[in-house]
Amino acid sequence: MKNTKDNKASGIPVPTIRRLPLYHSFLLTIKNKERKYISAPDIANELQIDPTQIIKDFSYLNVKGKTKVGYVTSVLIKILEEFLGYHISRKAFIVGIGNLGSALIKYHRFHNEGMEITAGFDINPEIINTKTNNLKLFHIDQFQEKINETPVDIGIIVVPADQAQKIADLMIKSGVKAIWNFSGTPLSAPDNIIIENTSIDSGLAMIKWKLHENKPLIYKNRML
Amino acid sequence: MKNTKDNKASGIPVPTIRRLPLYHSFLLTIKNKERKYISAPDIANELQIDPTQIIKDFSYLNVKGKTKVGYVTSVLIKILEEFLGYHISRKAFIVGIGNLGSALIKYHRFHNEGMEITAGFDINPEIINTKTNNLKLFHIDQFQEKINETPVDIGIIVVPADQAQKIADLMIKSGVKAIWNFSGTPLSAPDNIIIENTSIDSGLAMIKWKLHENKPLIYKNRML
DNA sequence: TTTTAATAAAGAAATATTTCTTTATTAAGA
DNA sequence: TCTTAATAAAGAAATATTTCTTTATTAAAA
Repeated sequence: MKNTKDNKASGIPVPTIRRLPLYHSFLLTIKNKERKYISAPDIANELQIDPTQIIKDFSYLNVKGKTKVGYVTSVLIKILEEFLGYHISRKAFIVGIGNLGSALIKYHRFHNEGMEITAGFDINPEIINTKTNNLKLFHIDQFQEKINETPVDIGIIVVPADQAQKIADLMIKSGVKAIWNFSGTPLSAPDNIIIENTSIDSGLAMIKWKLHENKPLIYKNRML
Repeated sequence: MKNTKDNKASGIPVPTIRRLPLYHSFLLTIKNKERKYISAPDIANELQIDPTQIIKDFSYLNVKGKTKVGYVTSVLIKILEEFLGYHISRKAFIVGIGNLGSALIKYHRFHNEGMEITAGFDINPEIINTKTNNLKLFHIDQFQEKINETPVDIGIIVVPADQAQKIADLMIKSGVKAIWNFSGTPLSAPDNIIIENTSIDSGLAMIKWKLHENKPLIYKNRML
C-alpha cells in the first residue's frame, strides 16, 4: 500500500526551476499572438531545448497537455506564475547604487515577477536622499532603521567584492531571509539564510571556453 | 592496450567551468594575504562547496596538490587563468547602452578576464558619438562598418526583449562567433554560433522558490 | 467511420555530476 | 626515527538530470 512516489528523492530539479522563467517569458509572446494552444515541439524549436525535456519540466508542475494539440497557453502561464510565486509580492532592499544597482532598480520585470524593491542604500553622499526611478535612497547606516519600519525578505547586494561580506552581515543581523549577491565574491552566512549568487564572470568563462575549445558541450541544450 | 580514459565521454563538466571564476576570484584574495598554500578544505569552508568537489574540479585541470599542505596558490591561479583564457584577449561589441549596458561597459573585471569591449551601439541619438567610460558609442546602423574595421568575436546584447533577435541576426551576419544575450528572451541562431544566455529572472525564480518552499534543495552546495 | 500522423505521458535508459570511501602521501610532533 | 593527523588522489557509489523508447490519445484527413 506504500506510495512509491513518496519514497523518491522527490523534488523538482534546480535546472528545471531555472528554465521556468524562460518558458514564462516565451509563453507571453505566444499569448500576445492569441495562440490558444502551444505544443512542446513548438516551444522546443524556439528555445532550442529538447521537447521531451519541456514535457518533463511541465509534468513536474502537474500540467497536462492534450495529445496532438499541446498545452493551453493561458493555463500554462497561470500555473508557471503560481509556481514561481509571481502573485506573491516580496519586498527587497538594494545596497549599492552604481550602474548595475541602478539597472536592477529599473528592471521592470521584477514587479511582474513578485519582487518590489522598496529602498536603496549607498554611501555616496551625492545620491543619498535623492531618488532613482522613484526609489528613495538612504545611507547604509539607516538600513536597520528602515527595515524596522518596513520589513523585507530579500537583500540585494551590488557593492564591490571587498565590501560584500560586511553588507551581508548587516542584512543577516537585520533579519532578511534571502540575499541576492551580485558582488562576484562568495558570502558566508548561516544555513537558514538563502543565498543566490548571480555572477557575470561564469557567463564569460563559458563563452571563452567555448570559443577556445571547438568541441561540443556535454549537454546539448543552449539555455542554462 | 586500449586507453580507457579515451573511451570516456571525456569533457570537463559545465558546472565545473562555471565554478572556476569563483575559485579564481577567491584565490586572488588568498594571494593578497601572501598565503603560499591553500588547501581544499580551506577553500571549501569559505565557498561552501564540498571539499572533494573542489579537488575534483582542480583535477580536471590536472593541478596536483601536496598532501597535508594543499595547492600552491600562485600555481593554481596561473592554471585557472590559462584554462579560462584570461591571457587571450577577445574583442567584443556591445549593443544597448542602457543602465545594464553601461554597467557592463564599466565592469572592470572583463579586462583581466580577457575580454575587451571595443565599441558600443544604440539608437538613442543623445548618446551616439559620445563616450561612456572612454568607449565610443555609435548608431546601430554602423555596426557592420565598424566590425569590418576591427573584427570582434563576441557580441553582447543588452537591448529589450522584442529587439534582441533582430540584433542577433545582425551580429551573425556580421561574423561574430559568440553572442552574450542579456535580453532575457531566447535567440535563434545557427549551430556554429555560440550563445550564452545570462538572465536575471532565473536567479529571482530560485530565491522566490526557496523562500516559498522551506525544503532543502537537491544539491547541497550554495554556488550555482 | 477508419486511418494516419502528431503529440503527450510514463517510465526506462543513458549520461552527467556529486558525494563517499579507500588509499597513499607527507608535514609536524612525539 | 616513528607516529599521528591532515590532506590529496583515485575510483566507486549514489544521485540528479537528460534523453530515449514505448504506449496511449486524439485531431484531422481519407
